[in-house]
Amino acid sequence: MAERISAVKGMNDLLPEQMGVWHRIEDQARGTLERFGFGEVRTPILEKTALFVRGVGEETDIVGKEMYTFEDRGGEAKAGTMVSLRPEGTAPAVRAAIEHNVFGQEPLVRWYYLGPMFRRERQQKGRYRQFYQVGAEIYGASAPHADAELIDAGQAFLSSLDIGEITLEINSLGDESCRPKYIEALVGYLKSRALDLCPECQRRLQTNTLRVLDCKNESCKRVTAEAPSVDAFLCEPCREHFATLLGLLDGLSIEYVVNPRIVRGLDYYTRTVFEFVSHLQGEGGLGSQNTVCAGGRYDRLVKNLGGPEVPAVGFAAGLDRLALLSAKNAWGARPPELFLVSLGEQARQRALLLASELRRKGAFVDQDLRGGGLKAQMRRADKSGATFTLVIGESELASGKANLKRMATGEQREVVLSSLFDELSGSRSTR
RNA sequence: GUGAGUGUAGCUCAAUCGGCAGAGCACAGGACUGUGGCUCCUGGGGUUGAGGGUUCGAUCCCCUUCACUCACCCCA
Repeated sequence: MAERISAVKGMNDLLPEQMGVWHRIEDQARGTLERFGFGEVRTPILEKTALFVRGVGEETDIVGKEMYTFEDRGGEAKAGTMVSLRPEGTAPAVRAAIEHNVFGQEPLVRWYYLGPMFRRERQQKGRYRQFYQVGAEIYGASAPHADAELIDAGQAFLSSLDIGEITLEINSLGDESCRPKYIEALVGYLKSRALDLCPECQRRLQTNTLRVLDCKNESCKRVTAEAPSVDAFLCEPCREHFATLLGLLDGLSIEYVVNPRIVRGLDYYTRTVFEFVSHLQGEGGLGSQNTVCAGGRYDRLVKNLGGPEVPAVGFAAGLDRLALLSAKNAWGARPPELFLVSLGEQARQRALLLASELRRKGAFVDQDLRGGGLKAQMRRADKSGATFTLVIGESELASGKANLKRMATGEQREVVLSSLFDELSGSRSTR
């Protein structure tokens, strides 16, 4: 046997028996988002690296060390451009909107995307190098009503999935006028307690101060528990935006927990940030990668990427994690209506023809293409979950009639082969 | 990138102190001439992840390596 070639590390195959769950999730995502007025955008999986460096932030882990980046082939002597497999969907969507001058034509735009993303991290439960996200974004509305509607859409999508309890945590990071002051105060405080911080956080103190708030180290948690909180530093417009948003969520009966420790990994967030988290553990749960959907407001991103000044809010949901939570739901493939069993070469050809005709009319028909004995084919029919089975042999070929057997009860009834489709649809409607 | 755990049949797992590699499920066939499920019988299936070492002898002990899983980290 030739040497086997395995899949690339961290990249998983999704086999047909899992797709029932995936299709269900994708259908719910599309259905929910389209009811909320979002239209789908599909962008390339490959983008110029510069898009993510500028859009997501050069200092972020995602861009700094997790992208699949390589040089596209240039011409003979010319060097190619650096390109990357997309690690997230927002920057490409914004790029596309700018490129097609969407903001020039529509003051308010609602887009969603769904597809694979790539990050070269060490894999773990719910974290893979190729993973799938569905994201929704509202461009053009700075009012907290946009944040509220977006969160409502996310909540509606998640609650359509039967994945156990999901809690919404929310926070405001402020904007360019107040966040710097907060960070300054935070750095000041953390420096005074630096000795109690883990080595990792002592380093973060300089590079990415907000992340210290996110640390799970017990000692760090004690320190940050008494740290100055963002809400004390929010400027008046930011404070009002946040307060109004919380009020709107109350009005929508969406439960939330204000969590001042929420920090997002992408640089572009301003004001609102939120996470939907699952606390299911163990079998059927998520382990430590338990954020199932997260997002926030990014009012400067469009401008940073060369577009007009357009405010935006968005979220992204991790489909792999939702699939993990849904795995217990047996959303299997649909069984066939009819399974054809044939005996002998003549009958086999007739069955092939019959199956083709019925399928073209819209029936779901299966058969055992390997042929074989009656018993084997019947077993196959049983296993397929088919509602009916029909055996075609010499006598049926001669008479043009056959017994249609209902598998659940074992009862049989003689039908004329030429009217088989009507027989099937008749019993379909009376079912 | 760091750490820990696990690798035995398609799947889930056994194998005593280092002593002939097994079971259940699944698959195939039969008991039952052209009617599935239940029961019983039979059968095919293995480089014990790979490579090396210790030993008369290694699934078992040691080293290396690879893969997977979980956690750190990071994030959806």
